[in-house]
Amino acid sequence: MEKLEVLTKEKILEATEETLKRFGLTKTSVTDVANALDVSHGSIYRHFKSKAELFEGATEKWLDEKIIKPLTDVCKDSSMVGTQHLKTYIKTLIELKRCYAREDEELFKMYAKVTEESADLIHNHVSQITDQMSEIICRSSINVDDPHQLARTIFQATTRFHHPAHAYEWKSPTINSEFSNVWALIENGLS
Amino acid sequence: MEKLEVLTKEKILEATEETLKRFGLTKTSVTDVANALDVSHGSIYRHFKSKAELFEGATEKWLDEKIIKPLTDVCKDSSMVGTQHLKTYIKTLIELKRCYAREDEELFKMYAKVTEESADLIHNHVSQITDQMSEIICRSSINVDDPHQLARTIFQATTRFHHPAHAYEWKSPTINSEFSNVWALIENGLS
DNA sequence: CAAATGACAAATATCAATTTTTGTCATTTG
DNA sequence: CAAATGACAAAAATTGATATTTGTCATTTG
Repeated sequence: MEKLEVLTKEKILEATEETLKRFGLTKTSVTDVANALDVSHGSIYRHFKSKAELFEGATEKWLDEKIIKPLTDVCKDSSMVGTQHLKTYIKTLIELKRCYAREDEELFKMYAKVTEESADLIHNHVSQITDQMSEIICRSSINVDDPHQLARTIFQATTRFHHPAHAYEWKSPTINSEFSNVWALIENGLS
Repeated sequence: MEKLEVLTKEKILEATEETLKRFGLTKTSVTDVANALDVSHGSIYRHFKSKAELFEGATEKWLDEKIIKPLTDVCKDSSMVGTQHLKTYIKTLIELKRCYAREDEELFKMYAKVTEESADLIHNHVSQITDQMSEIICRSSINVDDPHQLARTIFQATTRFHHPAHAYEWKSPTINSEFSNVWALIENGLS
């Protein structure tokens, strides 16, 4: 049997996710999360210094598990090379965001909210992605001065397809062909 | 002397702009606009069938005067050719949006709100821009199957720099160099 | 008779009273 | 003594009563 009695950040974050799914982003209070754990809400503040920080923690965990982990697999995948690998990486990023916007609505809303409010956390998330893109670029035969800058530039040129502010546009039936066109233009520019 | 007594759409839209600047987006009511014109608010509804339509009308006028008109001048400017002309066009678009986000805050807020709510109007605005881009592409030596599709693709790849949802990012000191990088990538892809 | 009015109902917004939530911290518990 | 509690003040959200705004339309006006 695990030590059920010790309250950890991880347990609080899990309870936060559950509570968000149950009550929704706007209806979830720190007290609700504490109730789900059968502790006083004061105990939460021993681990997170504000509600904002708690939600940032939950977003960080969510982004790590749902977005970064699968992307790391794509990054490590040695069966692909060059622009093909890079395209698959970006396409996976876009499809993951689109998938969770539909299928994990409340947690996606939390992520969208944190994106507007916590520049630091999102900057870090973007860095993780552009670092991996940069790695793929380095392993490729793409000739470029600054692989990391190229990664950031490609990330920015595809903003419409992965930034949560554009989630409402992802329902369009032409979205895939629009990405194809943007990618074709970028890929042309890489040679 | 003009016929001061006839109430026209144009006069209502002018009063709407003034009232928006005076009271701000959230504090402007149809009644306020009617008061500014010394008419009953019922008269407004003879010309616009709802407040939403009134604000859409005001946005259309604002976009036309502040964005489309100057862009038309750039489009017609025959002193430039090819990708240089196209770059100047997009750069002007981006600079105009950035300028009005700063200097015409309340009307820009109205435009941002309408962007979220009236897909039709924005679709039309985007079409005007991509039509002009397409014209520039046609006049250039760029070799391409479908100039209009290329225009849309370039427009989408630069979303981060002209879509109002990203206005908060335009304050960054690196925004110009970021656009330069994206443009360089696109331009490379055009050859 | 075309244009504007103003009375009206329904939908929204506002305000102040009340409740809940957030965040702190002195005290308690194991 | 480390971890959790629960009492507390301050901030924020909710509620319900009131006022404003939106939208309609029968009537008035020029």
